[in-house]
Amino acid sequence: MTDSAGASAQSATKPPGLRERMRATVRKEVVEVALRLFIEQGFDGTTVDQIAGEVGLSRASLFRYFGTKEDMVLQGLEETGRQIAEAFAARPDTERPWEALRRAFDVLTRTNEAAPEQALSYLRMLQETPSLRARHFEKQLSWQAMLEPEIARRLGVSADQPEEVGPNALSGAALACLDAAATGWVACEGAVPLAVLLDRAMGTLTE
Amino acid sequence: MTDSAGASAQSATKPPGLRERMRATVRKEVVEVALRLFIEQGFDGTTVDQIAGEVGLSRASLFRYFGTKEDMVLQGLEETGRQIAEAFAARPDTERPWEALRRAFDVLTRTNEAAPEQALSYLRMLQETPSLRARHFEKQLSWQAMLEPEIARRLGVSADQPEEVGPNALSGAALACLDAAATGWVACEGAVPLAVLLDRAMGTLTE
DNA sequence: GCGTTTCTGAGGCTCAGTATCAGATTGAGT
DNA sequence: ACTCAATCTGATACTGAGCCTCAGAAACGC
Repeated sequence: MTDSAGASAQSATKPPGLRERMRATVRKEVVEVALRLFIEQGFDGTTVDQIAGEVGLSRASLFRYFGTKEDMVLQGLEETGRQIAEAFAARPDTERPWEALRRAFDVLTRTNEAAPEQALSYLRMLQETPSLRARHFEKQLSWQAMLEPEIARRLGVSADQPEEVGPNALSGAALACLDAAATGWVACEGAVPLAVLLDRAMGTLTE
Repeated sequence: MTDSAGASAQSATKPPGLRERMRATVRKEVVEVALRLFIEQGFDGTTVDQIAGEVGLSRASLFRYFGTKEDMVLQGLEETGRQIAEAFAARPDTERPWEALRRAFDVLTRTNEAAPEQALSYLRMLQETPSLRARHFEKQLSWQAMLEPEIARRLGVSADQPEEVGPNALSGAALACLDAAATGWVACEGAVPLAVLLDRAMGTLTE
């Protein structure tokens, strides 16, 4: 910290907060440790104290970073949701919403096919652990909320209108297809590419 | 069984067990009490001890009837799922799967429109309580499992085949539409009939 | 009736999650 | 450089859900 004067230029360009970086670093390490332990010993077989001890943090502080145990491996999904929503909004207006959604999901297929074995063990843990699966659906609900405004725009209906169920239905159905594809992908151990399964799943709805 | 000879008809029709009826009665009362307390004080504001005390049961015994606190108001959904699956299987083969699913859901629209205010407060509680909402999705997953065999049959594909994502996608999408309709129904306080919202939701997918 | 099985209540236990409090660290103002 | 306010941390204690064990009481089969 004594070199803060000499590196003021550096610290000014990058870090709006010096403290913030420490937080980000800790967060990242917690996710790493938690992910490893969960896969090794199972989610329920791992206690929060164990994670805290391994990271070198008190349990109380750990809960200041992550509100729940599940969030330690699920919070990253919110960023993923944002990416999907962004990719969706970037699709041309000439595409039908369903097609645009399919293309937006390529954000996921690319990521998962990039590191298949890692993605498979992660998804397997998600599907095999009831509490994680439940929270996972919660996250997908937030994905729906992120997608709906753009869907409503493309459908030409106003959002925030209770009886306009179209955007909600469309986003929910698309995510259901995504889940179906992910389930199939895990079930066949990644033998069939995720993108193909997603094509089949979403294709079933349009026939 | 000693009277099986004389009253075999009676014992076979009504009481397979005398003890069983007590269990069913207790279960029913627990559901009643839990539902009332949850709506009055909120789900998180009600403790299991409180329910146990009001029913006149120990906490341990209560957990022998219901595995979790959520199950006390969610277990009934499994029976509902069976009814939907049954109604779905009863639809003529001439109907497309999507249409047949829509008709099967009328089991729900009828039930909910029969006692709207009760259904509304129940659904509102379900949507406003994170832990209940999460478990609710779990139940819907079991609905999917119940629907998939018949969907697979109608689609002419074999179930239990990992890469056959069609049935899973179709059932998931349909249930997503059901959720969208239910959400909208609660949001507009039941102003628009549930069946209408469901028509709109599922119609969005077929265009 | 009598043995067997099942159910019950009581008590203790683990673990997730929350609240409080005192001490340490950082960042801003001067 | 010094100080003050805000934030972060660890320690501790607490609530509540869920699990397990054990001894007694009920119901079932004979």
